[in-house]
Amino acid sequence: MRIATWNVNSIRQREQHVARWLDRAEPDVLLLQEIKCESHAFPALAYHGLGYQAEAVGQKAYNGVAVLSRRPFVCRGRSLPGLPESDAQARYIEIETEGIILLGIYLPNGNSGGAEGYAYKLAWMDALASHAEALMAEDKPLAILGDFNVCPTDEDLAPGTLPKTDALVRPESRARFRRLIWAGLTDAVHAMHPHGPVWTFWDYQGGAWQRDLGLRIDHALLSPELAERLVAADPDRDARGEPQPSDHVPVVVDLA
DNA sequence: ATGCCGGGTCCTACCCGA
Repeated sequence: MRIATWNVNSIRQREQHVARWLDRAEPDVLLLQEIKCESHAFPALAYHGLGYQAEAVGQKAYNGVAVLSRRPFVCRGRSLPGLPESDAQARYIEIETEGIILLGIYLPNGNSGGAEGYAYKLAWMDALASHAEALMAEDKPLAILGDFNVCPTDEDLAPGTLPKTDALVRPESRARFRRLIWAGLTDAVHAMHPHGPVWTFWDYQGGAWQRDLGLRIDHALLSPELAERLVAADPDRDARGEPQPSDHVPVVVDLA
């Protein structure tokens, strides 16, 4: 079984990139982030011919997540439990397929909006960890994939790319990422590439791609049963070299 | 420490991303 995650930075700009990638990589499930459109505007029909059904959780202009799956699935949730009712940001989708619960997340960046913006990121991570712990207690196979907007350690960013104060590397962000690991989840890419470096994002600016100055912020976390089945976990760097690419590449996880 | 790039939108200057 092949599961993947990809922050596409606008599905309208990347509709054909995704179609080509599905055709090439043949994932069973692809979780998308930053579709940047409302749910009804997601181009589901463009992927039906390739055998994929879509479910989108969108909003105008910002954020937005979606699922493309060629296996039957049910949508279990369209917002992260534990956040205030007033929170309307489209950052979460939860499905079940083949007995596996899959969470697709677009975690807040945390650098905009000052102290309030960073507090929102941490609250979001607290709610995610609480929900993950509850799901783990049910003993069902669980995977959390998406753009976490966290470099878990200093090995997960090219030297000099971010200041120490950046929300992606601050201790509070990293502590909350570790809470997910302590809950029993395995960081799939790290498990397969413990000595790195491995990047999933390169900034559009400053020739970051050409200089290979990237970050590892897109992750796949697996519950123990799925971690036992892990055979490969890799970013698809080829996607970053295409014309008009997203600044993120797909992260692909293969399970036996 | 940043917004040079690249997306978005009350269409055009400004917000947001990492």
